[in-house]
Formats: sequence, C-alpha cells, structure tokens
Amino acid sequence: MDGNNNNKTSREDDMELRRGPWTVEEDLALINYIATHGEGRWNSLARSAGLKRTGKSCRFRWLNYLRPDVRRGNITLEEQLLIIELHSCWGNRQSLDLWSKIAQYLPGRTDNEIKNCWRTRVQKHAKQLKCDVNSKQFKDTMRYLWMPRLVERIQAAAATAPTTSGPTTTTASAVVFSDLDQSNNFTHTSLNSNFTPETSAISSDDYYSRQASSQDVNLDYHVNFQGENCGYVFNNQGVDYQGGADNIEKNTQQQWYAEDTTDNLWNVEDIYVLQQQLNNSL
DNA sequence: AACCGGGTCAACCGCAATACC
DNA sequence: CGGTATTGCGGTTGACCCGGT
Repeated sequence: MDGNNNNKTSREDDMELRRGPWTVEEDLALINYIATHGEGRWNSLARSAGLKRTGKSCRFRWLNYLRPDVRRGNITLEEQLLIIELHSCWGNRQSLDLWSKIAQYLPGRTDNEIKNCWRTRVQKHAKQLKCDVNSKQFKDTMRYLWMPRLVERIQAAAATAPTTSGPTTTTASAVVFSDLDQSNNFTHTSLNSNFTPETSAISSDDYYSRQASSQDVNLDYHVNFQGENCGYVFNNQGVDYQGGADNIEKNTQQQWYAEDTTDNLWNVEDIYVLQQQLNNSL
C-alpha cells in the first residue's frame, strides 16, 4: 500500500511515510504524546511523536478515532433523524462546513462518520427511488415520509425496549433547541454534553477497553424547528412527532419497523408507490 | 467451499482558508 | 505584503465484512 509515493512534498522527502490503517503501537504513541504535549501543530507533532505519518494523518486519526469523546457504534435512529433534519435545513445552501456543522449537534460523532452515514444510507434510498438526492421530490419524501417513519420507529423501539438495558459505559446528554429564521439559520441554540474526556497517558490494556466500550449511549434531544412543519421532542423514553404534513399515511405500514435495522424503511410496495408519486409530480 | 456483489467506514486526497514568518 | 506552512473541509477510494448463490 505504501512505498511508491510520487507525490511527496519536499518536507516529507527525508522520511518514508506510512499509509493505510493505523497500528495499536501508532495509536498509543499518538495518544500518549497528545496526553503529554497537547494537540495541534500536527506536522511537528508527528515528527516529535516518532510517527512516520503526515500531520494530516495524525490529525485525522486523533479527531475521528482516538479522541476520548468520540463515540463508536451504530448511528441511532434519533441521530439519523437529526442528521436528516439538519441536512434538509442546511444541505441546499453553499455551506462549506455542512458536515462539521451537523456534527456539532451530535455529540461525539464526527463529520466523517455523519458524512458516511448520509452517503451510504440516505443516498441509497434516493437511488432506490431513482431520483436525485437534491431534488425537491426526494426532499419532500424525506420530510413527509421518511422522517415521520423514523419517529415512529423510535417510538416503537422505546415502547418495546426493556426498562433496564444493560451496562452503560458512556453517558451523553445533549440538548438541542433551535429555531429557524426565514433564512433557515438557527437563531437560538444550546448544546451541552457531559462527556468526561480522558487526557492522561494510557496503557495498551486501557486502549483495548476503550475500544470495547462506548456502545450504550443515552441521548436526550429536544428539537423544535419553528416556521416549518416539523418538530420533535424525543429522549430515551419516546418521541412526539408534531409534523404538519396532513398527507402522511402514518398507519398504513405495520411491518417496516419490525426489522431491527436502521435502513429498511420501506418495502418494495413503498418504493413503487413513491416512484409513481414522483413521476406524477414531474 | 468458493466466489461475487453490495454495504460500510477508515483513511487519503485535493483544495481553500487561515495562520505565521 | 507576499510566500510558506498549517488547518480543516468535502469528495473519494479501497479494504474489509457479510450475505447470497
């Protein structure tokens, strides 16, 4: 994978740089160096830590994987809903920092993770529906069909979830309360998180236990978008959806949330009906 | 058991903005 | 003020995994 690197900068010429997946040793070296010296100045940090990596690579590895407050594990339905909502608000404008901006509202999630989620899951549905992900039709489909369904799934999951859900190793509590002005800008936002970052040097044992934890996270969101026809209040007890779209047929599907996946929001019949609707509207 | 195709996600790349000298 | 280094972003790639055949 590494080796013939013809694009090396002059700064990188004196050292054979590693590429590809990080090893445990590299991770530990980076973690321990940052614990001692702090982050920033990534190129010099990489050299000082003895890592044969670019500064960019070190920065990416730290911010997206090793940072103590990075959450691992599947994107939850609540998070998916929030991503879709925020993307529907911001995705149509020339926002240079769309993903990082959305990431600010999902504590512990990185822009890269959210971007991946969007591309793999949301764009997949656009493909299924044979419409452009930026089209009004698809956006309407998301808003009036997908999001209410997500809300129902969250409700269903909350209703069937056991009262005690196993050990919780990480606790996140976020409150997002936002109003949209006429330019779709958030006019009021508050966000907090009670992650407790670790900054001390760690051993390899700590390293592995850290990788194994951080799955079971409780989120508590309050999202209220005024001026548009949607609003949510959801937490780990359940969800209230206050959608304004009267044409949503919320009660016609009994099966779509029965599967314990986050993706299969509609079946073959759904897709056929949606395609018909989209074609008729063109 | 082997192969294949699709999905996922960590990692890299190019570029623009910003900081620094 | 201009050149260089650094940072941070979105887009893209490719390795890996998993289910189906």
